[in-house]
Amino acid sequence: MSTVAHSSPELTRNQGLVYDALSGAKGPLSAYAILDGLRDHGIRAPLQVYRALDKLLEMGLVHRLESLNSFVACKHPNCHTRGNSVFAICTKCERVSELAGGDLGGRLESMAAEDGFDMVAATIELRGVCSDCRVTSG
Amino acid sequence: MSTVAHSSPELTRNQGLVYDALSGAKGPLSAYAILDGLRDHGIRAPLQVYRALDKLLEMGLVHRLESLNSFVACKHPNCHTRGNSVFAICTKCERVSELAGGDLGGRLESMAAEDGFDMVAATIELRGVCSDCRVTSG
DNA sequence: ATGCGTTGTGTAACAGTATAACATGTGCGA
DNA sequence: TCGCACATGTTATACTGTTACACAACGCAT
Repeated sequence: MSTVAHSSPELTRNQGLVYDALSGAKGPLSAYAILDGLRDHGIRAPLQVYRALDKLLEMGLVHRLESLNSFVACKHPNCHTRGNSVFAICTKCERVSELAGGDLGGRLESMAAEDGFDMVAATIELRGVCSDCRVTSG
Repeated sequence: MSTVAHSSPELTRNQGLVYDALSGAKGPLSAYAILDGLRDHGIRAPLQVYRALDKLLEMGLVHRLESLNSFVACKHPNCHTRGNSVFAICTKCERVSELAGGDLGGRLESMAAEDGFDMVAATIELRGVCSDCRVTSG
């Protein structure tokens, strides 16, 4: 975690630290988990983390998992599915995978349009059991 | 708000109060907003609200909006689309409508199954601008 | 009716998540 | 140099949710 490797153009120091923390993590991290992990790097206050996260979210480098109050680095290099990803959250191992949404965004958009709703972004989070855990538990 | 009318079989006192508060509200309410609204009815602590909400969520009478940390009463009498509703959240007027999901749950389930993920519930929350606000502002 | 488990309730304290307000620093163009 | 935009640092506070413990009400088997 000390060898920094920004996979992106021009992140600031704090943004880079936060992004690297998320990239290196096995699963989603809460803002305060990030904070704890970065105390040795000069990050001392929640706001430092939240500000970095805001920018990273804007850039599409990071996604927010609303149902977990936590964050993950986007796997897709230069992801621009901002606000359209589908996350599968395993309730056993807590791991999260980002599914290929396919046409889903479009379908939702037209479904919403039928009700006169002009969709800008979608939060889609599935809960269930991943293949690993299904095997393990029986 | 003082004339109580449980629209459901056998809610306890607190559950009824919380359900009525949500039913009567124009939009989603946070747990603490519910708490504030019910102080005159003997509700004094967050836990009283959260416990009632837990039961109401189980019964499918109430839905949780993850991206707003708040709750709405389900419009469908005896809704059993538990964990499968589609919510459209207007970012201008903050109002929320529950869309008819159609086959969406099934599609998500099979999409997830392709990745070996056994889906149990889905959170789907759209952000955008409702028809009223689009007219008003544009 | 007594005993006992289950469920709902009441209260206080606390843990976790997020933002407001204010001050400082740094780079860059007019 | 001045002023602006942006990133940063710090403190305090607000909002959201849970733990732990105690008590009350009900059903039900004995």
